Amino acid sequence: MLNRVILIGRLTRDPELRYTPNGTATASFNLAVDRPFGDKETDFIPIVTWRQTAEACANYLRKGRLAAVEGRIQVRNYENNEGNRVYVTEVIADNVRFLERGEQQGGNRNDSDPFNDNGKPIDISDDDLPF
Amino acid sequence: MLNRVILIGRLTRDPELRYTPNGTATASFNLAVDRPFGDKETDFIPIVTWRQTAEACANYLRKGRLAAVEGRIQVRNYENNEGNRVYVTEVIADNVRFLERGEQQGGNRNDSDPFNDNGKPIDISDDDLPF
Amino acid sequence: MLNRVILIGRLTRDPELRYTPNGTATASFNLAVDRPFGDKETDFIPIVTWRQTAEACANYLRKGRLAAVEGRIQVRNYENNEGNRVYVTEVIADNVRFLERGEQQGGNRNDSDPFNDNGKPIDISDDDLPF
Amino acid sequence: MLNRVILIGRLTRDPELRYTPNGTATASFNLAVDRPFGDKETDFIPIVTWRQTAEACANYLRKGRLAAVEGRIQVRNYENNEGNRVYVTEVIADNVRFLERGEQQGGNRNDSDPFNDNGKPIDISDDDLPF
DNA sequence: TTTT
DNA sequence: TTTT
Repeated sequence: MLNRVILIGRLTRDPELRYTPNGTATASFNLAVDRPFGDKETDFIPIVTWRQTAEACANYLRKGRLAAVEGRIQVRNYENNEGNRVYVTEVIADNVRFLERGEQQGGNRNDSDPFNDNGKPIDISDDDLPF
Repeated sequence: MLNRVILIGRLTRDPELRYTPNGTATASFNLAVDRPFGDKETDFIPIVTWRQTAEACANYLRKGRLAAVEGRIQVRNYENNEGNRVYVTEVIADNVRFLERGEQQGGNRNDSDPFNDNGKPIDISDDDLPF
Repeated sequence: MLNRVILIGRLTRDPELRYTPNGTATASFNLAVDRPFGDKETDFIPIVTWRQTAEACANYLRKGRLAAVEGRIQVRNYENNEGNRVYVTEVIADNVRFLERGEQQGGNRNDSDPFNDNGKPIDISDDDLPF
Repeated sequence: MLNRVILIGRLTRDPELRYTPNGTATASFNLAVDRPFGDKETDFIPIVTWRQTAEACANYLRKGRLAAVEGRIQVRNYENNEGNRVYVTEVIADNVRFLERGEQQGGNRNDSDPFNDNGKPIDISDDDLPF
């Protein structure tokens, strides 16, 4: 009935950008969020974004960068190869804030952008998408 | 760095109250949270509470009851019997609001309380607790 | 950059529904939110909603009813008649949840609806709206 | 009953640190939070913190610095000199995250710290405190 | 000006 | 009275 999440943390990898067959962009990444204690523990929380937000994340976020994410918790489940039910919990983000600038270390930003190498859009089947 | 969740939904079962060997109370339940669309889908989100909050949940919450939960997302993982890593995502609640009164339908409340039958505290090992 | 508020409380009066000259609906009400202490204090927080949310609030919310409100804090200011600057803080709600049903006490609901008497839409000037 | 606010924005000035007669620290500052539209508008939201959080804010936050604030909305009111009731809305923060490092531009940080000049603790009366 |  |  109401489902709201706000997280601030750092990306554990570059965002992974994909497209559904009908051309909808989606980006996924994990956010490392330190627990508010002295115990140095961290939660790694999977984030999924769609459309313009997905493309902005792919363009402006990189591994290690600090970001704020606003969204809702979504739980889906499926049966794996061993016949066990597996539960997947993700935060579907509708608002992502980039809290750190890119390095801007001279030269053409796109040339030094590691995303050019491994960030090529991958077509995925709609069947993979439980939304 | 910041990790905040607010949910409103209904309990899918009575809360399960347990105690660690050193006497700390913990209560667990699932919250059914309808998605904000016309598609009639629902997320079932596991909630864990501790101490006074746990005992208050065991006393005042029942299956079907509406509650508001405030807390943080926690992700833990372990290796299962088949040697696969299993991820468990829960909301650790530090604040729970009871949004509906108990029925109060005359007679002794405890007599008509289903929790009397199955809500007996169960001792659990600290080893089971990843906190 | 990020501005999110979630409140649960009770309406101190029926919502006030108005329309801008170009026909946009807006509803306003105060939410009484008890502080989380034993001191019995309460914050009275002004809520403003727009469009379909405004009309739904006018239709389904009444004085005393429990509601959850999601939105953002907005601060506007103007100069009053004495030449002092006055600051007005409101929560602009984009999501309102009705946590209690109407009484449904037999008979035609609309006939027993106090809103029929005092809830008539009032035309207001766009100049009054600082949004 | 539930009252939660999360903000990300920039300080419009250095925090103002004060102490109550019994020695409790409190820090106040305004947070400039841009609205999520193209209209370039900004809300200036007053923040109040207490105790260790207050002292940490005084030590680590400065004008222009980006911060995340978690807390609750509080509305107090008093009668001013003209006999009008004045409403003051503030966010009482229980959690503040510093999202930008200090400059660290060589030399002793405290020497270049403008707070040394104007940040001296000021004693205030408990009567001024409506908490 | 305030709600249960 | 406002920040980048």
